[in-house]
Amino acid sequence: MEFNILKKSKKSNARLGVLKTPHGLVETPALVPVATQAVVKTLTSEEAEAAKCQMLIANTFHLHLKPGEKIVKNSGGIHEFMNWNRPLMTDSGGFQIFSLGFGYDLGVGKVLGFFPGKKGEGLVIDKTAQPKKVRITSQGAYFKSPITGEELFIGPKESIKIQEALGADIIFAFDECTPPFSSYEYVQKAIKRTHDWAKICVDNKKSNQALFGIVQGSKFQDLRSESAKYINSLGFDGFGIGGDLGETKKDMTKILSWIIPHLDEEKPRHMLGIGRLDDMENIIKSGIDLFDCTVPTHYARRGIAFVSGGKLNLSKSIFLKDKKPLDSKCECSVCQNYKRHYIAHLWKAKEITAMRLLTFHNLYFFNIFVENIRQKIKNNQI
RNA sequence: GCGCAGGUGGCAGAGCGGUCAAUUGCAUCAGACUGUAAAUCUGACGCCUUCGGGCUACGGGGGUUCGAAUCCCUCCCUGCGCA
Repeated sequence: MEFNILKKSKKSNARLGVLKTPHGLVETPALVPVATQAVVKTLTSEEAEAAKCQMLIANTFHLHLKPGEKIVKNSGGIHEFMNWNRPLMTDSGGFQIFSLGFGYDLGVGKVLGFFPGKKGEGLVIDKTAQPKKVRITSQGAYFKSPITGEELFIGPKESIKIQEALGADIIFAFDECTPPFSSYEYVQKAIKRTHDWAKICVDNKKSNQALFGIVQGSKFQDLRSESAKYINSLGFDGFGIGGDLGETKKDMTKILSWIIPHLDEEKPRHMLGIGRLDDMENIIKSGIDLFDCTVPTHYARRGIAFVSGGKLNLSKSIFLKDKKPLDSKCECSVCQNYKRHYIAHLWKAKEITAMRLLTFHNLYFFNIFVENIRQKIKNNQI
Protein backbone atom coordinates (compact mmCIF):
# COMPACT_ATOMS: atom_id res chain seq x y z
CA MET A 1 0.00 0.00 0.00
CA GLU A 2 1.13 3.50 -0.75
CA PHE A 3 -0.40 6.79 0.33
CA ASN A 4 0.30 10.03 -1.48
CA ILE A 5 -0.92 13.34 -0.17
CA LEU A 6 -1.68 15.59 -3.12
CA LYS A 7 -2.67 18.67 -1.23
CA LYS A 8 -2.92 19.99 2.29
CA SER A 9 -5.49 22.62 3.08
CA LYS A 10 -4.28 25.93 4.39
CA LYS A 11 -7.59 26.56 6.11
CA SER A 12 -7.81 23.34 8.09
CA ASN A 13 -6.12 20.00 8.60
CA ALA A 14 -7.97 18.55 5.60
CA ARG A 15 -5.90 16.83 2.98
CA LEU A 16 -6.43 15.37 -0.45
CA GLY A 17 -4.74 12.10 -1.23
CA VAL A 18 -4.56 8.89 -3.18
CA LEU A 19 -4.28 5.52 -1.55
CA LYS A 20 -2.73 2.85 -3.77
CA THR A 21 -3.65 -0.72 -2.94
CA PRO A 22 -3.05 -3.98 -4.80
CA HIS A 23 -6.65 -3.70 -5.99
CA GLY A 24 -6.59 -0.14 -7.17
CA LEU A 25 -6.77 3.44 -6.02
CA VAL A 26 -8.82 5.27 -3.46
CA GLU A 27 -9.20 9.01 -3.71
CA THR A 28 -9.21 10.46 -0.23
CA PRO A 29 -10.95 11.66 1.82
CA ALA A 30 -13.25 8.72 1.19
CA LEU A 31 -16.21 7.00 2.74
CA VAL A 32 -15.72 3.27 3.16
CA PRO A 33 -19.15 1.63 3.08
CA VAL A 34 -19.69 -1.30 5.36
CA ALA A 35 -19.84 -4.84 4.02
CA THR A 36 -19.71 -6.73 7.29
CA GLN A 37 -20.57 -10.15 5.90
CA ALA A 38 -18.66 -9.65 2.65
CA VAL A 39 -21.63 -7.91 1.09
CA VAL A 40 -23.06 -4.44 1.07
CA LYS A 41 -26.44 -5.54 2.36
CA THR A 42 -28.99 -5.82 -0.48
CA LEU A 43 -26.52 -4.98 -3.26
CA THR A 44 -24.29 -6.98 -5.54
CA SER A 45 -20.65 -5.99 -5.70
CA GLU A 46 -21.18 -4.58 -9.19
CA GLU A 47 -23.94 -2.37 -7.83
CA ALA A 48 -21.73 -1.18 -4.97
CA GLU A 49 -19.19 -0.16 -7.59
CA ALA A 50 -21.84 1.58 -9.65
CA ALA A 51 -22.83 3.50 -6.51
CA LYS A 52 -19.31 4.93 -6.57
CA CYS A 53 -17.97 2.96 -3.63
CA GLN A 54 -14.18 3.02 -3.78
CA MET A 55 -13.35 0.69 -0.93
CA LEU A 56 -15.42 -1.52 1.39
CA ILE A 57 -14.86 -2.81 4.91
CA ALA A 58 -15.76 -6.36 5.91
CA ASN A 59 -15.64 -7.85 9.38
CA THR A 60 -13.29 -10.43 10.82
CA PHE A 61 -15.58 -11.58 13.60
CA HIS A 62 -18.59 -12.16 11.36
CA LEU A 63 -16.64 -13.88 8.60
CA HIS A 64 -14.83 -16.06 11.12
CA LEU A 65 -18.23 -17.29 12.37
CA LYS A 66 -19.59 -17.79 8.90
CA PRO A 67 -18.51 -19.01 6.53
CA GLY A 68 -15.13 -19.27 8.30
CA GLU A 69 -11.93 -17.83 6.89
CA LYS A 70 -10.86 -21.18 5.40
CA ILE A 71 -13.74 -21.14 2.97
CA VAL A 72 -12.93 -17.59 1.97
CA LYS A 73 -9.26 -18.40 1.57
CA ASN A 74 -9.97 -21.52 -0.47
CA SER A 75 -12.21 -19.52 -2.76
CA GLY A 76 -9.22 -17.42 -3.67
CA GLY A 77 -9.51 -14.73 -1.01
CA ILE A 78 -12.20 -12.28 -0.07
CA HIS A 79 -11.95 -10.20 -3.26
CA GLU A 80 -12.54 -13.24 -5.41
CA PHE A 81 -15.10 -14.64 -2.98
CA MET A 82 -17.36 -11.60 -3.15
CA ASN A 83 -16.42 -10.53 -6.66
CA TRP A 84 -15.09 -7.18 -5.47
CA ASN A 85 -11.88 -6.49 -7.28
CA ARG A 86 -11.35 -3.12 -5.72
CA PRO A 87 -9.76 -1.99 -2.46
CA LEU A 88 -11.02 -3.70 0.63
CA MET A 89 -10.40 -3.55 4.38
CA THR A 90 -11.33 -5.87 7.19
CA ASP A 91 -12.14 -4.64 10.66
CA SER A 92 -10.39 -6.67 13.34
CA GLY A 93 -13.33 -7.88 15.40
CA GLY A 94 -12.33 -5.60 18.24
CA PHE A 95 -15.49 -3.57 17.91
CA GLN A 96 -17.52 -6.69 18.68
CA ILE A 97 -15.98 -6.72 22.17
CA PHE A 98 -18.01 -3.59 22.62
CA SER A 99 -21.07 -4.17 20.44
CA LEU A 100 -21.71 -7.67 21.79
CA GLY A 101 -20.47 -6.68 25.25
CA PHE A 102 -21.30 -3.47 27.07
CA GLY A 103 -23.06 -2.08 24.01
CA TYR A 104 -25.51 -4.98 24.09
CA ASP A 105 -25.89 -4.89 27.88
CA LEU A 106 -26.63 -1.18 28.00
CA GLY A 107 -28.42 -0.83 24.70
CA VAL A 108 -26.08 1.94 23.59
CA GLY A 109 -24.08 2.81 20.56
CA LYS A 110 -20.59 4.12 20.84
CA VAL A 111 -21.72 7.72 20.57
CA LEU A 112 -23.29 8.61 23.89
CA GLY A 113 -25.50 11.33 22.49
CA PHE A 114 -27.78 8.67 21.05
CA PHE A 115 -28.74 7.14 24.32
CA PRO A 116 -32.50 7.78 24.50
CA GLY A 117 -33.17 10.32 27.20
CA LYS A 118 -29.69 9.68 28.46
CA LYS A 119 -31.13 7.15 30.87
CA GLY A 120 -27.68 5.88 31.61
CA GLU A 121 -26.49 9.22 32.89
CA GLY A 122 -24.52 8.75 36.05
CA LEU A 123 -23.76 5.14 35.13
CA VAL A 124 -20.08 4.38 35.27
CA ILE A 125 -18.20 1.34 34.06
CA ASP A 126 -15.55 0.88 36.68
CA LYS A 127 -12.17 -0.77 36.48
CA THR A 128 -13.34 -4.30 37.21
CA ALA A 129 -16.55 -4.30 35.17
CA GLN A 130 -17.16 -7.08 32.64
CA PRO A 131 -19.92 -7.31 30.07
CA LYS A 132 -22.34 -10.24 30.30
CA LYS A 133 -21.71 -11.99 27.02
CA VAL A 134 -18.05 -11.22 26.47
CA ARG A 135 -15.17 -11.87 28.82
CA ILE A 136 -12.22 -9.57 28.28
CA THR A 137 -8.77 -10.56 29.51
CA SER A 138 -5.29 -9.30 28.84
CA GLN A 139 -5.03 -12.02 26.19
CA GLY A 140 -8.11 -11.17 24.19
CA ALA A 141 -11.85 -11.69 24.31
CA TYR A 142 -14.00 -14.73 24.93
CA PHE A 143 -17.22 -14.44 22.99
CA LYS A 144 -20.29 -16.58 23.14
CA SER A 145 -21.00 -17.47 19.57
CA PRO A 146 -24.35 -15.94 18.65
CA ILE A 147 -24.81 -18.96 16.37
CA THR A 148 -23.86 -22.02 18.39
CA GLY A 149 -23.62 -20.57 21.89
CA GLU A 150 -20.15 -22.06 22.32
CA GLU A 151 -17.35 -19.94 23.66
CA LEU A 152 -14.83 -18.74 21.17
CA PHE A 153 -11.68 -16.78 21.70
CA ILE A 154 -10.27 -13.99 19.60
CA GLY A 155 -7.12 -12.17 20.56
CA PRO A 156 -4.63 -10.15 18.52
CA LYS A 157 -2.89 -13.21 17.05
CA GLU A 158 -6.15 -14.85 16.11
CA SER A 159 -7.47 -11.67 14.54
CA ILE A 160 -4.37 -11.21 12.40
CA LYS A 161 -4.40 -14.84 11.36
CA ILE A 162 -8.02 -14.63 10.30
CA GLN A 163 -7.49 -11.33 8.48
CA GLU A 164 -4.50 -12.77 6.65
CA ALA A 165 -6.62 -15.70 5.54
CA LEU A 166 -9.39 -13.37 4.39
CA GLY A 167 -6.86 -11.38 2.39
CA ALA A 168 -8.11 -7.78 2.37
CA ASP A 169 -5.76 -5.02 1.23
CA ILE A 170 -5.85 -3.25 4.58
CA ILE A 171 -6.35 -4.92 7.94
CA PHE A 172 -6.81 -3.51 11.43
CA ALA A 173 -5.13 -4.28 14.73
CA PHE A 174 -7.31 -5.95 17.34
CA ASP A 175 -8.50 -3.33 19.81
CA GLU A 176 -11.01 -2.81 22.55
CA CYS A 177 -13.59 -0.15 21.82
CA THR A 178 -14.50 1.29 25.20
CA PRO A 179 -18.12 2.20 25.79
CA PRO A 180 -19.59 5.51 26.83
CA PHE A 181 -19.89 5.60 30.65
CA SER A 182 -16.41 4.16 31.00
CA SER A 183 -14.51 5.50 33.97
CA TYR A 184 -11.03 6.89 33.52
CA GLU A 185 -9.63 3.84 35.30
CA TYR A 186 -11.48 1.46 32.99
CA VAL A 187 -10.23 3.23 29.86
CA GLN A 188 -6.70 3.32 31.24
CA LYS A 189 -6.83 -0.44 31.71
CA ALA A 190 -8.43 -0.97 28.29
CA ILE A 191 -5.87 1.06 26.34
CA LYS A 192 -3.10 -0.89 28.05
CA ARG A 193 -4.67 -4.03 26.58
CA THR A 194 -5.24 -2.36 23.19
CA HIS A 195 -1.60 -1.22 23.12
CA ASP A 196 -0.24 -4.64 24.04
CA TRP A 197 -2.43 -6.21 21.40
CA ALA A 198 -1.29 -3.66 18.81
CA LYS A 199 2.33 -4.70 19.36
CA ILE A 200 1.38 -8.36 19.08
CA CYS A 201 -0.46 -7.65 15.82
CA VAL A 202 2.61 -5.93 14.36
CA ASP A 203 4.90 -8.75 15.47
CA ASN A 204 2.64 -11.51 14.17
CA LYS A 205 1.70 -10.21 10.76
CA LYS A 206 3.42 -12.22 8.03
CA SER A 207 1.54 -11.03 4.96
CA ASN A 208 2.22 -7.88 2.97
CA GLN A 209 -1.21 -6.49 3.73
CA ALA A 210 -1.23 -2.96 5.12
CA LEU A 211 -1.89 -2.93 8.86
CA PHE A 212 -3.59 -0.02 10.63
CA GLY A 213 -3.19 0.47 14.38
CA ILE A 214 -6.13 1.79 16.37
CA VAL A 215 -6.03 4.72 18.78
CA GLN A 216 -8.36 4.50 21.78
CA GLY A 217 -8.66 6.52 24.99
CA SER A 218 -12.30 7.59 25.03
CA LYS A 219 -12.94 11.21 26.02
CA PHE A 220 -9.84 11.60 28.18
CA GLN A 221 -7.25 13.94 26.75
CA ASP A 222 -4.14 12.42 28.29
CA LEU A 223 -5.21 8.88 27.38
CA ARG A 224 -6.03 9.82 23.78
CA SER A 225 -2.64 11.51 23.39
CA GLU A 226 -0.82 8.68 25.09
CA SER A 227 -2.59 6.18 22.85
CA ALA A 228 -1.85 8.17 19.69
CA LYS A 229 1.82 8.47 20.58
CA TYR A 230 2.20 4.81 21.38
CA ILE A 231 0.29 3.52 18.36
CA ASN A 232 2.30 5.92 16.19
CA SER A 233 5.54 4.46 17.52
CA LEU A 234 4.80 0.92 16.35
CA GLY A 235 5.36 1.45 12.63
CA PHE A 236 1.85 0.84 11.36
CA ASP A 237 0.95 1.60 7.73
CA GLY A 238 -1.92 3.80 8.85
CA PHE A 239 -4.18 4.52 11.74
CA GLY A 240 -7.67 3.88 12.92
CA ILE A 241 -9.34 6.11 15.46
CA GLY A 242 -11.93 4.30 17.49
CA GLY A 243 -13.98 4.34 20.61
CA ASP A 244 -16.18 6.75 22.42
CA LEU A 245 -15.97 10.28 21.06
CA GLY A 246 -17.99 12.27 23.56
CA GLU A 247 -21.53 13.48 23.13
CA THR A 248 -21.44 16.38 20.72
CA LYS A 249 -19.81 17.27 17.42
CA LYS A 250 -17.60 19.70 19.31
CA ASP A 251 -16.43 16.86 21.55
CA MET A 252 -15.55 14.81 18.49
CA THR A 253 -13.53 17.61 16.94
CA LYS A 254 -11.80 18.28 20.23
CA ILE A 255 -10.91 14.62 20.75
CA LEU A 256 -9.51 14.42 17.22
CA SER A 257 -7.34 17.45 17.99
CA TRP A 258 -5.76 15.52 20.84
CA ILE A 259 -4.89 12.62 18.53
CA ILE A 260 -4.04 13.81 15.03
CA PRO A 261 -0.91 15.87 15.91
CA HIS A 262 0.75 12.72 17.27
CA LEU A 263 0.26 10.64 14.12
CA ASP A 264 2.79 10.53 11.30
CA GLU A 265 1.52 12.99 8.75
CA GLU A 266 2.25 10.92 5.68
CA LYS A 267 0.14 7.96 6.80
CA PRO A 268 -3.60 7.59 6.24
CA ARG A 269 -6.00 8.08 9.13
CA HIS A 270 -9.24 6.17 9.28
CA MET A 271 -12.07 7.21 11.55
CA LEU A 272 -13.88 4.06 12.60
CA GLY A 273 -17.64 4.03 12.47
CA ILE A 274 -18.30 7.72 11.97
CA GLY A 275 -19.75 9.27 8.85
CA ARG A 276 -23.11 10.92 9.04
CA LEU A 277 -23.40 13.68 6.47
CA ASP A 278 -23.09 16.35 9.13
CA ASP A 279 -19.96 14.70 10.54
CA MET A 280 -18.04 14.42 7.31
CA GLU A 281 -16.77 17.91 6.82
CA ASN A 282 -15.83 18.22 10.49
CA ILE A 283 -13.78 15.07 10.64
CA ILE A 284 -12.17 15.74 7.27
CA LYS A 285 -11.20 19.21 8.45
CA SER A 286 -9.69 17.57 11.49
CA GLY A 287 -7.40 15.57 9.23
CA ILE A 288 -9.29 12.33 8.58
CA ASP A 289 -8.67 10.58 5.25
CA LEU A 290 -10.97 7.58 5.49
CA PHE A 291 -14.07 6.72 7.45
CA ASP A 292 -16.61 3.93 7.45
CA CYS A 293 -20.20 4.22 8.53
CA THR A 294 -23.34 2.10 8.47
CA VAL A 295 -25.68 5.05 8.19
CA PRO A 296 -26.28 5.16 4.42
CA THR A 297 -26.98 1.43 4.18
CA HIS A 298 -28.59 0.92 7.56
CA TYR A 299 -30.97 3.85 7.21
CA ALA A 300 -31.90 2.65 3.74
CA ARG A 301 -33.24 -0.50 5.34
CA ARG A 302 -35.32 1.68 7.63
CA GLY A 303 -36.89 3.46 4.67
CA ILE A 304 -34.80 6.61 4.82
CA ALA A 305 -33.39 8.33 1.74
CA PHE A 306 -30.78 11.04 2.15
CA VAL A 307 -31.41 13.92 -0.22
CA SER A 308 -30.22 17.45 -0.82
CA GLY A 309 -32.45 19.14 1.75
CA GLY A 310 -32.21 16.48 4.47
CA LYS A 311 -33.79 13.06 4.57
CA LEU A 312 -37.03 11.47 3.46
CA ASN A 313 -38.85 8.64 5.15
CA LEU A 314 -40.30 6.63 2.28
CA SER A 315 -42.54 4.68 4.63
CA LYS A 316 -44.77 7.75 4.88
CA SER A 317 -48.02 7.64 2.94
CA ILE A 318 -47.50 11.12 1.60
CA PHE A 319 -44.87 9.77 -0.81
CA LEU A 320 -47.40 7.47 -2.47
CA LYS A 321 -48.59 10.59 -4.29
CA ASP A 322 -45.17 12.04 -4.96
CA LYS A 323 -44.02 11.72 -8.55
CA LYS A 324 -40.60 13.26 -8.04
CA PRO A 325 -37.38 11.25 -7.95
CA LEU A 326 -35.81 10.84 -4.50
CA ASP A 327 -33.56 13.78 -5.27
CA SER A 328 -34.04 15.74 -8.47
CA LYS A 329 -30.39 16.80 -8.45
CA CYS A 330 -29.05 13.27 -8.01
CA GLU A 331 -27.65 11.49 -11.06
CA CYS A 332 -27.79 7.98 -9.66
CA SER A 333 -29.62 5.31 -11.64
CA VAL A 334 -32.37 5.13 -9.01
CA CYS A 335 -33.12 8.83 -9.29
CA GLN A 336 -32.94 8.61 -13.09
CA ASN A 337 -35.37 5.73 -13.32
CA TYR A 338 -37.68 5.61 -10.31
CA LYS A 339 -40.03 7.94 -8.51
CA ARG A 340 -40.87 8.39 -4.86
CA HIS A 341 -44.40 7.00 -5.21
CA TYR A 342 -43.09 3.72 -6.57
CA ILE A 343 -40.42 3.34 -3.88
CA ALA A 344 -42.98 4.23 -1.19
CA HIS A 345 -45.28 1.58 -2.65
CA LEU A 346 -42.51 -1.02 -2.59
CA TRP A 347 -41.79 -0.08 1.00
CA LYS A 348 -45.43 -0.40 2.07
CA ALA A 349 -45.69 -3.70 0.23
CA LYS A 350 -42.59 -4.87 2.10
CA GLU A 351 -40.81 -5.58 -1.17
CA ILE A 352 -37.07 -5.98 -0.68
CA THR A 353 -36.36 -3.92 -3.77
CA ALA A 354 -37.35 -0.83 -1.76
CA MET A 355 -34.33 -1.45 0.45
CA ARG A 356 -32.14 -2.10 -2.56
CA LEU A 357 -33.11 1.11 -4.32
CA LEU A 358 -32.68 3.17 -1.15
CA THR A 359 -29.33 1.55 -0.37
CA PHE A 360 -28.05 2.27 -3.85
CA HIS A 361 -29.20 5.87 -3.80
CA ASN A 362 -27.89 6.56 -0.29
CA LEU A 363 -24.46 5.17 -1.11
CA TYR A 364 -24.28 7.16 -4.32
CA PHE A 365 -25.46 10.27 -2.49
CA PHE A 366 -22.91 9.85 0.31
CA ASN A 367 -20.12 9.15 -2.14
CA ILE A 368 -20.95 12.24 -4.19
CA PHE A 369 -21.14 14.20 -0.95
CA VAL A 370 -17.55 13.22 -0.13
CA GLU A 371 -16.52 13.84 -3.72
CA ASN A 372 -17.79 17.39 -3.29
CA ILE A 373 -15.75 17.79 -0.13
CA ARG A 374 -12.67 16.64 -2.04
CA GLN A 375 -13.50 19.28 -4.61
CA LYS A 376 -13.78 21.88 -1.85
CA ILE A 377 -10.30 21.02 -0.66
CA LYS A 378 -9.04 21.37 -4.24
CA ASN A 379 -10.72 24.74 -4.52
CA ASN A 380 -9.29 25.97 -1.21
CA GLN A 381 -12.79 26.27 0.21
CA ILE A 382 -12.15 24.31 3.37
C1' G B 1 -89.00 -21.52 7.74
C1' C B 2 -86.38 -24.26 11.84
C1' G B 3 -81.74 -25.13 14.60
C1' C B 4 -76.89 -23.48 16.01
C1' A B 5 -73.07 -19.74 16.23
C1' G B 6 -72.14 -14.69 16.07
C1' G B 7 -72.46 -9.01 15.52
C1' U B 8 -66.74 -4.78 19.99
C1' G B 9 -62.75 1.09 17.97
C1' G B 10 -59.80 1.56 10.20
C1' C B 11 -59.13 -4.16 10.16
C1' A B 12 -58.37 -8.77 12.98
C1' G B 13 -59.56 -10.20 17.68
C1' A B 14 -59.82 -10.19 23.65
C1' G B 15 -63.21 -8.90 27.43
C1' C B 16 -68.48 -11.64 29.40
C1' G B 17 -71.97 -7.11 35.79
C1' G B 18 -68.11 -2.41 38.57
C1' U B 19 -60.72 -1.82 38.55
C1' C B 20 -63.33 -0.64 30.36
C1' A B 21 -62.40 4.70 26.38
C1' A B 22 -62.11 -1.04 26.42
C1' U B 23 -55.82 -6.48 26.43
C1' U B 24 -53.19 -7.62 22.00
C1' G B 25 -51.73 -7.69 16.75
C1' C B 26 -51.99 -5.17 12.05
C1' A B 27 -52.67 -0.50 9.83
C1' U B 28 -51.96 4.81 10.64
C1' C B 29 -49.03 9.13 12.67
C1' A B 30 -44.45 11.17 15.01
C1' G B 31 -39.44 10.30 16.54
C1' A B 32 -34.79 7.41 16.99
C1' C B 33 -30.70 4.65 14.65
C1' U B 34 -22.57 6.50 13.54
C1' G B 35 -16.08 0.06 13.14
C1' U B 36 -24.47 -3.10 10.80
C1' A B 37 -29.25 -5.91 13.83
C1' A B 38 -33.26 -6.54 6.47
C1' A B 39 -38.33 -5.65 7.80
C1' U B 40 -35.84 -2.90 14.91
C1' C B 41 -36.79 0.43 19.02
C1' U B 42 -39.70 4.59 21.53
C1' G B 43 -44.18 7.42 21.76
C1' A B 44 -49.22 8.63 19.97
C1' C B 45 -53.62 6.53 18.15
C1' G B 46 -62.89 8.05 19.90
C1' C B 47 -64.18 13.59 20.43
C1' C B 48 -63.30 18.05 23.47
C1' U B 49 -60.08 20.15 27.32
C1' U B 50 -58.07 25.99 31.11
C1' C B 51 -54.86 18.73 31.33
C1' G B 52 -58.28 18.60 36.97
C1' G B 53 -61.52 16.51 33.79
C1' G B 54 -65.84 16.45 30.48
C1' C B 55 -68.69 14.06 26.46
C1' U B 56 -70.18 10.10 23.10
C1' A B 57 -69.24 4.77 22.48
C1' C B 58 -69.10 -2.17 22.17
C1' G B 59 -75.51 -3.81 15.52
C1' G B 60 -80.83 -0.78 16.57
C1' G B 61 -84.61 -0.19 20.33
C1' G B 62 -86.42 -1.35 25.14
C1' G B 63 -85.71 -3.49 30.11
C1' U B 64 -83.27 -5.43 34.89
C1' U B 65 -79.53 -3.10 38.22
C1' C B 66 -76.79 1.72 42.58
C1' G B 67 -73.89 0.28 38.05
C1' A B 68 -74.22 -3.22 31.51
C1' A B 69 -69.72 -4.21 26.02
C1' U B 70 -71.01 -7.93 29.72
C1' C B 71 -77.88 -10.23 32.11
C1' C B 72 -83.20 -10.27 29.84
C1' C B 73 -86.82 -9.06 25.71
C1' U B 74 -87.39 -7.58 20.79
C1' C B 75 -85.96 -6.12 15.91
C1' C B 76 -82.16 -6.00 12.10
C1' C B 77 -77.85 -8.31 9.97
C1' U B 78 -73.93 -12.30 9.05
C1' G B 79 -72.09 -17.45 8.85
C1' C B 80 -72.96 -22.74 9.17
C1' G B 81 -76.38 -26.94 9.29
C1' C B 82 -81.38 -28.97 8.29
C1' A B 83 -85.83 -28.61 5.48
